[in-house]
Amino acid sequence: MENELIEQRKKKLQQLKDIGLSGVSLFPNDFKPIHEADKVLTSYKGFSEEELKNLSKELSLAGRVMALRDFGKSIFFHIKDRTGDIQGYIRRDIIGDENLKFFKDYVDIGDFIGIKGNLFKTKTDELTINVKEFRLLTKALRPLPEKWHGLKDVETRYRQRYLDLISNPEVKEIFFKRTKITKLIRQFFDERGFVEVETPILHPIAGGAAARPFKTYHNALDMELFLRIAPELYLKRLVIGGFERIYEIGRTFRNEGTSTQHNPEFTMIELYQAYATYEDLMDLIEELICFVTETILGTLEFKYGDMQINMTRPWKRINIIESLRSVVGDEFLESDEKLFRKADSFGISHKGIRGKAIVEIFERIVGLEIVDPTFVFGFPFDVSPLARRNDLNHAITDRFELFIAGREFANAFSELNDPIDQNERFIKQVELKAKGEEEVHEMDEDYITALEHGMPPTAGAGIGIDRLVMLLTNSPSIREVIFFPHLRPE
RNA sequence: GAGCCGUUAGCUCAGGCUGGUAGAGCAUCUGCCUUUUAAGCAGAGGGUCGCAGGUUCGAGUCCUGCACGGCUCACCA
Repeated sequence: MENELIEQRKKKLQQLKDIGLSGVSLFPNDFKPIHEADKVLTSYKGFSEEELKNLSKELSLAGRVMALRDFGKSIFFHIKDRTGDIQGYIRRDIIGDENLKFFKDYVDIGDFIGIKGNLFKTKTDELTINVKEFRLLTKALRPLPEKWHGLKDVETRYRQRYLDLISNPEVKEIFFKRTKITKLIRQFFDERGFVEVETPILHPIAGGAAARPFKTYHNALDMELFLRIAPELYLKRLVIGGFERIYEIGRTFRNEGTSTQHNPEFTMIELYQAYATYEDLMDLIEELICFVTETILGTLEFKYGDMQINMTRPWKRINIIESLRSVVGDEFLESDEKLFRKADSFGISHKGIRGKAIVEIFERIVGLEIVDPTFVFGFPFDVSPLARRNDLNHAITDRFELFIAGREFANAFSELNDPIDQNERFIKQVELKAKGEEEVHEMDEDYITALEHGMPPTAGAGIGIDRLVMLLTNSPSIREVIFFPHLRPE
């Protein structure tokens, strides 16, 4: 048996049916609101009582009832539409005895109603609709969370996000900002001649990154498929096809644990620009993120948690090896044994890969301490199988990552466009896999064939959108910027 | 996967250390109230205290296991 509150509301719905407003639906859809709460409030903000009285215009709004204050012969209430909240006022001498009784008997907090009436100002100067007509549009059978404290329980907030959105206005703001951010990113690249494209999410080979994929199956083709772990290799095929400036914003899937910074499906943008180098992309990304930040926040200096972030350009650019030398000395770089011993002391699973040990040590010692945006370059060759080798130093690649607030936000490099080199690097990855290394890049012969047709010199980057949204909305967890984060079933 | 914390009414929370059969505010219901806005006043109903065991005469409280969630760590972006 459901609880009393639901029973009561179901009973009201049944009674409405029994009243038998013949031919009238209990869930009507023919009420068309003409006005919006927020617009009404701003347009008539400065009007005096007298001026409002002289307006002959009748307003028509619809929304969810958020609060009710019953005075016997009159009722105050608030409704919420997509733009905001507005107060309504119902009095017996205007609406009549029967209508007032109907409202009292059948309209509950949480229901949707449509109202028509004129504006007036209350004693406390609140613009209010003096209701002449109202209609019950949708009866809610379950009560809303508490009006004052809102909904706090994190689990309920995520599982029933609609309740979170109804009762916690700041949550809605975060998601409005999220939309705005992706729009700004699109605007930025569109203005620079980039073309937005869509590439497959179902991949026969999960390439473009080293991560465990989700597996799925195509019945008609009788084949195993993977949800993409990166769009990279398809986007580069498009560069080969002549799309010299492209980007894709979309969902990517990695079969790994969740945390405050990881969701199994997340959104990133990948972009590719022919005839550019990774250094050009540093400038571009700097410009992009400053543009987005300034438009969203109106400033380049802001707080994220306890951290004060300053995005003023130019951003710092540091070399991984050099930054480690200056912090821990260069002793550990003398030999593999010393390097691996150092990595072991941090509990790093380097699996005997030099580059991996170096990068992981960097992230723990230097990366975590980075606050203001910093480009980190000099990525070792052996952990960058898709990146172009540096012309002067063959141990590293022309690759960088962007760190802000101790986290990685972007990964970019000059693309490897030598098909023979790429083939050898894939073969090395396959050898690593044979040795038991799980997260390696897969061999993709079709991609090699594409490269053999010639890819212009190109640089590409990937930027985590969720993390950017976290940063710009001061959200401590990725779950706060994803409507429905993954949780275990109840 | 490991450690720590949490789970009590529809919602927000007390109670738990020191065991004696569950409380507040909001919401709901009844009555009064025609400018309130966390409306007010008077009254009422509402709980397998996350689940399963154990200890005990007696468990919301103590113990064990499990589930779900949060945080930290590990892996990753």
